[in-house]
Amino acid sequence: MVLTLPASRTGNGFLGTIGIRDVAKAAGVSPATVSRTLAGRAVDPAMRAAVEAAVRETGYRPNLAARRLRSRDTGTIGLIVADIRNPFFTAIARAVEEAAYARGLRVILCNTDEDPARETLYLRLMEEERVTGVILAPTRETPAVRAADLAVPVVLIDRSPPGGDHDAVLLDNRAASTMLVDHLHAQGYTRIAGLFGATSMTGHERRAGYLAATARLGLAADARAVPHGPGETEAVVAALLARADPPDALIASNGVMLLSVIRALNAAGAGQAGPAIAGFDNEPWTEVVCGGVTLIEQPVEQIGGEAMAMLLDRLHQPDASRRTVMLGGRLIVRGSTARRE
Amino acid sequence: MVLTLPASRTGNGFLGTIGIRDVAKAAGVSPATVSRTLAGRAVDPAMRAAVEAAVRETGYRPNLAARRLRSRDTGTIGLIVADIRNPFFTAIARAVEEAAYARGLRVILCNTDEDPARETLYLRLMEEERVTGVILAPTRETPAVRAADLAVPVVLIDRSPPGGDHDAVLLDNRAASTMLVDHLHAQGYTRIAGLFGATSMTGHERRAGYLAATARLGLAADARAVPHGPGETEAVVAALLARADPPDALIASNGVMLLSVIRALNAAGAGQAGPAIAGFDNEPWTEVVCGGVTLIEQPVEQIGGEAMAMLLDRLHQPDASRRTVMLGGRLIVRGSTARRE
DNA sequence: TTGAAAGCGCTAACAA
DNA sequence: TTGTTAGCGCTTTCAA
Repeated sequence: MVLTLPASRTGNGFLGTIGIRDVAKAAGVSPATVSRTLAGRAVDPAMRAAVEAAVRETGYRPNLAARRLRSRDTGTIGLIVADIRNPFFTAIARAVEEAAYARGLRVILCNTDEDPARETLYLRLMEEERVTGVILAPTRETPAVRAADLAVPVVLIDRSPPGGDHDAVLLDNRAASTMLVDHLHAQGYTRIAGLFGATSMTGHERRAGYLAATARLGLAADARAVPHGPGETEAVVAALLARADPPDALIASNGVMLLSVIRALNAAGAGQAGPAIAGFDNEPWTEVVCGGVTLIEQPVEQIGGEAMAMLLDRLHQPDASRRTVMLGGRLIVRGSTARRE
Repeated sequence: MVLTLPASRTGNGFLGTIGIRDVAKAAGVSPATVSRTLAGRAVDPAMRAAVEAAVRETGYRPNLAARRLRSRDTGTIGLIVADIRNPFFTAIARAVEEAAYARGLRVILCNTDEDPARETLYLRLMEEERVTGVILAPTRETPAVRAADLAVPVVLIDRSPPGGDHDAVLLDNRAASTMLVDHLHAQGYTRIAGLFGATSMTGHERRAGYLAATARLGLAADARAVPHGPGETEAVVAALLARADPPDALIASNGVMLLSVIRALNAAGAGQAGPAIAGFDNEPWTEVVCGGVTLIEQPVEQIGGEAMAMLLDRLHQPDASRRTVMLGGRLIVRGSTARRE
């Protein structure tokens, strides 16, 4: 096939951009047929072959903006996470992208860095992008925009404001805390203290599970609310160690806090004799410190997959009642909570 | 202002979508004036106020696809990383997004998971998105597409294929390795072994720096090429420890490998008496293991910022000769390489 | 099944 | 400065 590109063209952009009209001309068919071929719809085999050859020879790249504008379908979902440097959210991002990819959807990833203003900004942006739906891990603070007020369907993950009416996929935080307390108790620990995020719903629920479990077991509870910020966790740990009757076990309610707890214990010189440690989020490094840290692993793949499924359900049934899916965590027992003599 | 939305409209999408024409009508101006107002161009203050009020009352959201199609400017750059779960790339992503944000640009983040096929796919997608430019951390294997063949400007980061003609921002890998070897030698270590990625350019260069430094110091070199894959690093560490004259110091050539080395040493029961450890990438956990791991911190912010700046330079001067910027790493000394008695 | 024609929502060119 | 008009590149009618 001989390809002759016009030296100058009207009606299809400036020189150098190849459009669907050029492909059509090269293949000797109409633009509509090229479009149908690319969309995988029924086209005469001979024509299809000609179009495919022309696409190859021209190096044609469809303009997605034009396609989206006309077809009114972006084939894109938005994923807004609170902290991209937190490995939990990175893992979520990968899981969501995988699930989207399997359905032929693309993902726009946004990072709010726990800033409600950026959350509002990105939700707005998602509307302007006309995304099919949004999966949102809200910031710790109550978001400025109610998800239900948006023009696009939203599924919340990880955190869910109380009393809200939305689709959400959450860890069963109470049950997870309970597992940790029960495990520590079974290992012979009795003075179990807990550090929980002061501002997030997740922190509240993990704390509630801790309080319920310690009460049921007749243990003294010491639940500390830790504000977000550098050095806060370390200060709380120092205060706990300074107690007249210091704890023999510590629970940290997320991966970031867990690392801070360990840093604080190191700084305090608490070695083998220091308290047992348990936490959340199975990050790779947790295997190599303190003889391995006992923790709750979140089912990240499932959370991503389930959130995607819920989003698609919502698209098909906009008026179905909203629902919350709770997934269970997995207790991974390692050396940090070994029985002591 | 009284807002009357037409019960049905022609020429501006289906019922329920608010377009620029609706806003214009509500404000009593032309669509062009609305457009100019939103773009921040010169508009009569009274009209501007009317438009802003109309935007607020209608809940208008500009359609970005339409805007991009018409203006031929997506205001978007693509960032393609090799492994989103690697904290180095997460940090890069955040730095790039920050730099883009400061310039009013958006970022599309793509993750190839070290798969050259996905890299090709995403580069193609970036062309179809008509992004302004791409920042690419190539996969370990030689990529299927030469960056120079693409329709969009590309800046490489972290890794750069040999002999290629492209813009790139790289760590001075040879110098970084040299710093580690010199430091270990100064601390009294003499049998320094190194583990280097077998397939990436980065691994090769860090290895070259290691070999040059050990040769200069008159030390015996033992550089192992470690294939990518689970358990590979652990196997190499085991082999090193089984040497007749086992190394007294180990260098791991990236953050992921560093963690594997530590895991392997733990498994081998090498405690205080085990080899000194040094590595790359200042991840948060490195502070709390082995008394703190001595390592080279990469200037992540700078890499992101410099890559963005190069991209914009390239846009303004498409024909300027391509250049490579090398940034220096910072040696952070911690307990893992303390002098031993 | 194919082609001609219309138009997605917006901005840029032009004229006033 | 403002409004009118045209058209970005594509898909989707509609008629053949």
